[in-house]
Amino acid sequence: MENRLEKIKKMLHTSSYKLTPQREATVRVLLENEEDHLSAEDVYLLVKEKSPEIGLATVYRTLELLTELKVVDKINFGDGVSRYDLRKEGAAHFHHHLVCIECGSVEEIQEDLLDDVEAIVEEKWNFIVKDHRLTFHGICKNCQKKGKS
Amino acid sequence: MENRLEKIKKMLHTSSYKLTPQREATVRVLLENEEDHLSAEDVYLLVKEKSPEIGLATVYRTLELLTELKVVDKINFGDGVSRYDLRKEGAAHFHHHLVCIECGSVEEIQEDLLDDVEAIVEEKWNFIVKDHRLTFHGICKNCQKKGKS
DNA sequence: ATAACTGCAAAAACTTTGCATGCAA
DNA sequence: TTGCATGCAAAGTTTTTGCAGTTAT
Repeated sequence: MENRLEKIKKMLHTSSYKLTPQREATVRVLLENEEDHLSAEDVYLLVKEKSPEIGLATVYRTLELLTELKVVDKINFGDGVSRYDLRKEGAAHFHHHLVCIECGSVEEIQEDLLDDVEAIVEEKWNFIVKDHRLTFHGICKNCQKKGKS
Repeated sequence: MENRLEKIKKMLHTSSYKLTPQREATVRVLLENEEDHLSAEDVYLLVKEKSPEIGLATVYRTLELLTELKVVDKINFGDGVSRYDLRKEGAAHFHHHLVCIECGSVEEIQEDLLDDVEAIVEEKWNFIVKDHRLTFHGICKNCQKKGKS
């Protein structure tokens, strides 16, 4: 955890940005809630619990910065909000998501299932793939059980 | 074209909605610009050219309705706007997109490349896939040429 | 008549910006 | 000191909502 924070700090410095207390608090919230898919507002409220003086604009600016540095990915599941998802360590590509249309839960798939598909796209469409976004919409495990009862 | 309009009209009627002139004008714009990925505002401006009395709210309401009926898919490429994409006839699933990070162009892939991946997701994650969103980010054919020169 | 639909304007929701101030190298 | 970073409030965007009036059945 501290380890990842250090790495992010170095990445910031490399691009001549500083890890200010506000930025650190924001990153910590992201690390502590890695499983969730927090909106800017969510992050703001969580940061505020520990650092009440922080402003929403700073959170937005920090998240933008982290997106630029590819520390997080900005995603959109179709509700009007952007959500921010930490990149896993060493992940070359963005992970996939399973969004349940019943309960709204979001599960992550770390495994990269798209290698074959990307090869096809590169060859057949002459498109150099740099990254991807893949989300499945469907019924999650839990809701399947509920449906049966 | 008229054919597809008729089908959409029937779909509306089936759910006891009417194909009002405003809705028809909106659908026509979508049909005439099938290759593009229009935002609500884009659609509004195009509809306005032929039916100047229409209101933006009506366009939003129509697009929402069409989304509900799965006539169109609402997508978001990361700029702050929702875009609306007509479903191809008979397409079981939403098609894929290739977004160029250089020039911003968007190409469509009609072919469904995810059959294998979906089978894996259903089996390994116990998730019943109903639909998907797949977008590749990378360099398009044209920008590759430009880069070389 | 009645229920659905519309346009307009207002409101809401989300995000960005301007600016005076603060802080660190 | 110089330039980046912050908080606040204001402004900007995009989308939704309330409502009175209209239309089709």
